[in-house]
Amino acid sequence: MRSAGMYLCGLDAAVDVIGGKWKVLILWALHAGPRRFGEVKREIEGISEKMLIQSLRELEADEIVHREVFHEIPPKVEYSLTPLGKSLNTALAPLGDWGHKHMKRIEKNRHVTPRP
Amino acid sequence: MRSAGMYLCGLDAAVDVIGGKWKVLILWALHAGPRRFGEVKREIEGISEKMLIQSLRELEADEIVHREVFHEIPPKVEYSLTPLGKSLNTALAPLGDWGHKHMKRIEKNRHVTPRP
DNA sequence: TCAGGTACCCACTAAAAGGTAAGCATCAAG
DNA sequence: CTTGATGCTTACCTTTTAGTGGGTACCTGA
Repeated sequence: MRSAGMYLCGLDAAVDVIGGKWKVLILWALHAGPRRFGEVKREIEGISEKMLIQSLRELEADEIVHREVFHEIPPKVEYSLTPLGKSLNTALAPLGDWGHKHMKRIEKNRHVTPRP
Repeated sequence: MRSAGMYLCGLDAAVDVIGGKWKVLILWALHAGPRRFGEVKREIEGISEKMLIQSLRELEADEIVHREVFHEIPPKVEYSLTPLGKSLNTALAPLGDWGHKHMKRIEKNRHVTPRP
């Protein structure tokens, strides 16, 4: 996050919202509809509970994600995209396509080794 | 950068390429055509030479930016977008628009104070 | 001779981001 | 009466990223 100072352009602001290791994956997971905390966790391989809750809270503060608590036992909390979140996902679609198309090349350039 | 492991989706890969504090600003600066090192530096308020060269090198490794050296005195080096870089910029356009449209809201939610 | 511009490189440090592992309150099932 | 599931929270530590301040080699103009 840019600590103090206005954004230099819209892209700058957008990357500040979706930046970090997990946020786009969370957006992707919520794309198809509301999900519970545990569901999102299981969908995103490798994320820790700490990072998940932290990212969700930041996205909530940015009005991208809506959090709804159901007072039940066992506890149930649902996360979903707000209208702003949906518009963000739409704006991200071309970037997702680009990444998908060039993923192999990116991985090669980074010498990324495949998962064991 | 994702250290070891395949990307989980295209967005993931794309954010890995444009992530960090400065890269989208550099892409933006190169949008209108080739720029010299010093020109880019002057266009991006607040960037240090270290971060600029580091980001440029990474973008070059990702085949987003092309680096051309002119053997002159004083030295001259031009940076420009490769075709891949241009396609990335195109894919980023909707995100830039989104950010531009919601910049005020994002800043407010972050309590970002204006530059002095 | 001396500052200024060019495009960097290097070492060190500070700050941010991320990972690990534990604990909590509640109830149900075994 | 222990285990598991739920959705967190907290403390601590490591890794990654970014910033600072110096140096280089070359030529130009004052």
